[in-house]
Order: sequence, then structure tokens, then C-alpha cells
Amino acid sequence: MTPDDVPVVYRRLKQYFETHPSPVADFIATRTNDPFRVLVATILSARSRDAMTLHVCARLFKRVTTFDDLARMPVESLEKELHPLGFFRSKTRLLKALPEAVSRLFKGRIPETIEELVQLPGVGRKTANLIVMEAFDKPGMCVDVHVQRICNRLGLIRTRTPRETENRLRDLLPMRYWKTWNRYLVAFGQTQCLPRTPRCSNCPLRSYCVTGREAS
DNA sequence: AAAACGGGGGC
DNA sequence: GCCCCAGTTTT
Repeated sequence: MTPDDVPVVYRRLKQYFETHPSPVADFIATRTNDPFRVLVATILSARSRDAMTLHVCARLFKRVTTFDDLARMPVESLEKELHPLGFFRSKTRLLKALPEAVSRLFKGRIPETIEELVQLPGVGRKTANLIVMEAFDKPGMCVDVHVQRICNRLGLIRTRTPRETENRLRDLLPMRYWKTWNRYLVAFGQTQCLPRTPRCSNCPLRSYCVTGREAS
């Protein structure tokens, strides 16, 4: 496909999510607007299923909505809350490191730029991009494994680094579409264009796929 | 019993 | 750039 096809791809993804309610899309939507929750949810989502992350976050946010709450919460309680996610000890350690770091580096406020956000422990470019978009409504492009995979399957862009992928993806559409474009790509990769068993039979982008898969 | 669930960080 | 990290839920 060529960059000229991107508006069509965008429209098809938009239609797809209008008719296919996606837990992932809902999940992303629930993170909107509160930087603390976006940050915590994004860190917890690594290597965990989104349905479970959503469940754990819903429970956690009843008790913890600020860095002070987080700092005060006993490690054992936090580990217990995070237990269903797996990797609960490392995730607890990551969350527990945040209050001090945010306080020391940014006077307790979550910063609004990528460059500042990645200074926080446990926050890399993927997480930082997601935070600026979902919490601060600023332009970004979060490239995770799903986005990367879809780009490859569509033959959309072939880049060497995630950083380069971010820029190329943004170049394809006007800025006002970046947020939804990014959400569609992430959600599509988690519900439809799966890594091992993609649901190709009802795929709205089949005509653009270069992998030749038609199974399942 | 095996697979699925990835990003950050150290080097 | 490459490798390591780390436990659950789901099939």
C-alpha cells in the first residue's frame, strides 16, 4: 500500500470499531484524562491481558488515586492487588518507585513532555507517548508491538527503530487524527490482527495485507 | 502441560 | 542492539 491508501485504512478501522465493540478500546478510553491513572494503568498493562489489567485497575483506583496514596500503601497490599497480573513483585517495585521520583524530579507533578516523562523509572517512549496523548491530549504516537506488527503486515512502513516508526506514522495523517489513528492501530492489533492467529477471514484490511495469510 | 501476555533497562 | 527480567491466566 501507499500513503495514499492511509485515509481508506483509517476509515475502515473507524467503521470496524463502530460495529465491533472492543474491550481494548474501552480500556484505553477509561484511562483518559487522569495522568496518574494513565501512568499506573500503562505500567501495569505490560505483559498482562487487558481485561485483567482493567479489573485490577478498577479495584486499585478505589483505594489509590494519588502518589501519596501509593506511597502510603503497604507493599504487601499492593502486591496482593497486582497478583492476578503476574510479575506482581516487579510491578509493585515500579509503582513504589514513582512517588519519590516524581516528587524529586518534577515536584510531584507528572510532566507533560516525552523528554521529561522518560526520565521516570519504568517509563520509556511507548508509555510516555501514551501518557501525553491520553492524559494531556497532546500529539504523540505510541509504538508498541501491535502497532509495529500491523505496520509490517500492511507493508505500511519499514523502519529500523521505534522512534522512526513514530515519525513515519504521524506523517501519514493530519495531526487531528493522530490520537484516534494510534488507538485504532493498538486496539486492532490486540483484538483482530493477532500475532499468531490473526482473524483474517473478517479483516477489513485484508486487501492491504502483504503477509499472504488467509487462515482463521 | 503449554501458550499467551511486552516493555524498560543494563550493558 | 542484544539480552534479561518474571508469574499469572487461559487453553
